[in-house]
Amino acid sequence: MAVSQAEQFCNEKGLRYTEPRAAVLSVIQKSKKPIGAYDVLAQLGDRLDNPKPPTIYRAIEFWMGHGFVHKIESLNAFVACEAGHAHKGSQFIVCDGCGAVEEIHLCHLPEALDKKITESQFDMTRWSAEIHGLCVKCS
Amino acid sequence: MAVSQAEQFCNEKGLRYTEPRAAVLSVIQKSKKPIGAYDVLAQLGDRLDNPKPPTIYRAIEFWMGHGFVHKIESLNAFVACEAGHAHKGSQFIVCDGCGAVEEIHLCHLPEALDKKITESQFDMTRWSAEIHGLCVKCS
DNA sequence: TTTGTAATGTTATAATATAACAATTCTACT
DNA sequence: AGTAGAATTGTTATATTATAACATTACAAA
Ligand SMILES: [Zn+2]
Ligand SMILES: [Zn+2]
Ligand SMILES: [Zn+2]
Ligand SMILES: [Zn+2]
Repeated sequence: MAVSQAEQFCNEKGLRYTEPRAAVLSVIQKSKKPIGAYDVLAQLGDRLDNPKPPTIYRAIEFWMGHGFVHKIESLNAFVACEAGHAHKGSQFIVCDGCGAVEEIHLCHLPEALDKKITESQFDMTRWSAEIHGLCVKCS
Repeated sequence: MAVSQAEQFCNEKGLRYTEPRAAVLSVIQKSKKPIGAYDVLAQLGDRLDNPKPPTIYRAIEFWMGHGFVHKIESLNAFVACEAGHAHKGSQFIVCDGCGAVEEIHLCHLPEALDKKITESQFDMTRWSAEIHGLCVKCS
């Protein structure tokens, strides 16, 4: 198997692509839906030897910091980024019927929000939007 | 003391403005910052007799359902709505320095997001945006 | 090698949230 | 008033999510 985009990223940045990190990212990437930390843990049984929560949370934090994983706060669950580039924050459409999520990954804050930020002289580091409802299949 | 807006709302809608609900809302409204459920619990000691988590969570759910309280998902904390009317979802600017939050309560989804929703034929029920960074005082 | 740093392992516990069922309170109707 | 039904609350227990603290190991640079 070829070197993954994430592994290449680590090589280029001088970051360590370790087994726990690789395994955790792999599980999240393979999940078709947002996956909770403890479900990641459960699916790592084969690949790591009796992993514990801190192992998972550390790896998730690492990948989130580098834009490969996002947290969907309203679900306490994680997804692999679908965009090909790092971006500030995350935006998702979440179906409350089937659990499917679609990443929107807007590169810019919408004008209505940007206006408020500017008015407040707020120094934004990240932003997230989570849109809930029913997808076309579920409604 | 006059009848609060929330109490009046309940009277008009035929909903029960009970002591646990009143007390929980009061604590959240008085908090200057987002407050966690267990902090609400701690501050209820005087007014209710040895309240337990379900009491708090039920009251919070009630008020969230009627638009008087919002949850800030990225903080696992709750705030009283600052808008004078019910609205779909919530939007906040959150300072990671001092913890201050400002409610934006846009009535309409920004165009960039609305476009995606329409394209996906998604039936939206609510949306939230949480913008993190440093406020003008903290930066 | 040694030496410092980053990463991981391990144990324990903190923090957040809900399930399940019993008891109570309220409302509407006789 | 009495009573049935529904809503709300009380209570116990437990589920779920996340982190603190410290020991150990792996790595990279000198
Ligand atoms: Zn992304
Ligand atoms: Zn769906
Ligand atoms: Zn509001
Ligand atoms: Zn601030």
